[in-house]
Amino acid sequence: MFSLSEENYLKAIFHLERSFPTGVSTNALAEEMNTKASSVTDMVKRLSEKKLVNYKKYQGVKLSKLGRDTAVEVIRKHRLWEVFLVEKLNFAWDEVHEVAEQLEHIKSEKLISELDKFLGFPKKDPHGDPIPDAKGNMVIANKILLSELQVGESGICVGVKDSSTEFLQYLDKNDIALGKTISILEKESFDQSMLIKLNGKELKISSLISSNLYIKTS
Amino acid sequence: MFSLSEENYLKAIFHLERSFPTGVSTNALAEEMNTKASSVTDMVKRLSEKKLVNYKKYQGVKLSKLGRDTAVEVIRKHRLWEVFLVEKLNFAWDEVHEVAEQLEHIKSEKLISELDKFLGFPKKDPHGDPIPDAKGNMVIANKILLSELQVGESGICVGVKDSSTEFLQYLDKNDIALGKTISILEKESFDQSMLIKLNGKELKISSLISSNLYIKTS
DNA sequence: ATCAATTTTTAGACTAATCTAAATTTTAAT
DNA sequence: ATTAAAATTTAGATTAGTCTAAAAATTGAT
Ligand SMILES: [Mn+2]
Ligand SMILES: [Mn+2]
Ligand SMILES: [Mn+2]
Ligand SMILES: [Mn+2]
Repeated sequence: MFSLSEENYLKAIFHLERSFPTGVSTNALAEEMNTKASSVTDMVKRLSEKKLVNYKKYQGVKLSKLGRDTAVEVIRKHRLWEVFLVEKLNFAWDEVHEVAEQLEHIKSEKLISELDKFLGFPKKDPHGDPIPDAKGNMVIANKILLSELQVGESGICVGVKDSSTEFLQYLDKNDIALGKTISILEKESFDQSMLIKLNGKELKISSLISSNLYIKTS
Repeated sequence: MFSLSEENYLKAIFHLERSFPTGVSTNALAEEMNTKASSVTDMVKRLSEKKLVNYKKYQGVKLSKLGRDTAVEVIRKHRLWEVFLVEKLNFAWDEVHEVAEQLEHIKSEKLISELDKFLGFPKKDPHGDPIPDAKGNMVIANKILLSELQVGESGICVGVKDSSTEFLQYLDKNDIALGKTISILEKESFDQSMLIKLNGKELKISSLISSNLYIKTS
């Protein structure tokens, strides 16, 4: 159907549309794709020819219905494979992304529907991100960043915003994991660092940490 | 490491080397790869530059140690994925090849070693072909073609030479499966067709069938 | 040994995806 | 409203992998 490169661009545009609701800029897309603006312009033209995006010169790019559906399907595959790697093949949550980047491009309807069934139709990937179902619907969880909580409040850790190896390994090292309860004991107004309670212990975390952890408040 | 195309060429050369021990011809490779002889010449030059094959103009091509090791690794991945698809994802043995052609190119050592473990270190793929281990060693089974059996002899079906959907579905339709015992009741010398006993019933098969079924004699 | 058929290689062209450098358009500050 | 900076697009080149058509080498039949 579509090439690996095309699928990766669609995914990137999909993710950037949250921050660029009026149209994803060429530079933002170049940054996300680790490529040059001129390459983006070329590709965006091709995507436009294929009716995957709406594009007008100098005005940024938006996904069409077809483009969005395709992006969501790729994201579905990515996240299902991540679950498979963690649940069945003993991968840690910081090891799955690179492999899933490859597996997400395998073309086979039966493969993905059977994988979904095999995994028990999971709703979340190992990083807490929602997995679209076969129709492309996904649950948007009501989660907020830990950094938005006030002193005295608490909630359950349900996802990560940054899913880089470095961040995930930091969380592992400090026994922060999805499903755990975190309470805010103190908040330093100068640098937004926090003292939290976790696993019965107190832990000091910087704002870089608290602004990349999703919490569900009860 | 190597591109998808390069890996596919290496695999094709590996398989053709049985029939062309003195060097795989350009035309044979073109036929196997469904491409043109001129494209093969181009690619073979590139493979040669990368030390994957030994090539001299007009003299055919042979795998180097590196080329052979790479080919075997791709074959290992292909066959492990086929087992996964059949054993875990409810694929029929005639449905796996196309998907395995894609999956065999995923790059991740951990993925394949964990998959191997997850599947219980299988020795054979769903078509009876041997699966190389992590070091590239594979068991060469002592199997012969059904067509080589004489009247009165019998053996167990252990593999297929042709693993096309068409042939595999013919076998399914006639309840011929790996592990079953087949005895030769009659052999027609004119067209080499056979009357065999299978599942307690008699069945007439053409030489096209008997020359594509591997048998292990006891 | 010659020569025609077959096989293989070369030459030149094409596409997808990328790059650098230059040109153009937009933006936002004065 | 000008104009400098920033963003974007265009022009031209490159690489992998493919193709067609033509040239060259090999093979095999007489
Ligand atoms: Mn991921
Ligand atoms: Mn990808
Ligand atoms: Mn196969
Ligand atoms: Mn392949």
